[in-house]
Amino acid sequence: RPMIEKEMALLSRHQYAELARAFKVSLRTVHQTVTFISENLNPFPARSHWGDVRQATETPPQVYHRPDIMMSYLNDDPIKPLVIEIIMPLNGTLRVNPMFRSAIHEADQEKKEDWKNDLERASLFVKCLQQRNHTITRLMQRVASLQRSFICRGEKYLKPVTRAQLSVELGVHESTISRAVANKAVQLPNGRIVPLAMFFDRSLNVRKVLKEIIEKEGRSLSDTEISELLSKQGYQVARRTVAKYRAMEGILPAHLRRPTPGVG
DNA sequence: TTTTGGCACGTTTC
DNA sequence: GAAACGTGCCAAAA
Repeated sequence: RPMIEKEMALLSRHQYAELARAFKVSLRTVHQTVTFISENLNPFPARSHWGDVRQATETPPQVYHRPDIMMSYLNDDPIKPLVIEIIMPLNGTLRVNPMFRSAIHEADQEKKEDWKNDLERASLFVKCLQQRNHTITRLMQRVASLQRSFICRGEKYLKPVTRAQLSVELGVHESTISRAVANKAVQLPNGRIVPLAMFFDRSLNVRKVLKEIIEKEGRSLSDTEISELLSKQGYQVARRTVAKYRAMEGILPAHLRRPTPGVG
């Protein structure tokens, strides 16, 4: 596809007529090419510009490292109970070596003070760590309970929950939740590994329904029509917002969505 | 004329 | 205080 090498600028501005002229091909060919690009290559992540695609071959996204938390069904049984496991860098219980305690008594007077001091700091450190784990555990239990249907039945059922909301429920400061949620990944029972932040996505459920509508559409629907269909299903979103969600999902505008048959 | 995307503003969330 | 989000307005494309 030498087409891509050049005229990237035109492509990113959607000036397809220009493109067609530049390459002396039909408009339809251009559209097919564009469709091909959007479906087989991987333009998405950016919100508004799907400009610099260049090499869609590199795929750093979706692939997530080791999860920090694992969720699974008890006994792999898809019925109710949901097990949460917090994965820690070092496993096992951390505590202050009790030998130190006894050692203090045998030390001479001068060192006794220092050691006592150190011991206190060590204990405090361990305590903080325990509390942190406790917070994360409580957080995850609440999340699992709130979002059970999302975990079991898919993105469509994600409830929009904010960090602030959880912070009052758990009685901790807002920033505590923010930090706990940031940069962590969760493995779902299906094996999918997703960022913990996904549980707090405000619009993921609507975007999922939007995708379903577009997949099932008989003819290409305009954003306005999609907006109306969403309303009927109980999701009230402005037409402008539909357009933004489309862009987020890397879905092309209506007029170049339909013609898909093989592109040579 | 209809459909879509850019900009920017008010609000919510971080 | 800063960033993200939803939306209205208007102009560019088709």
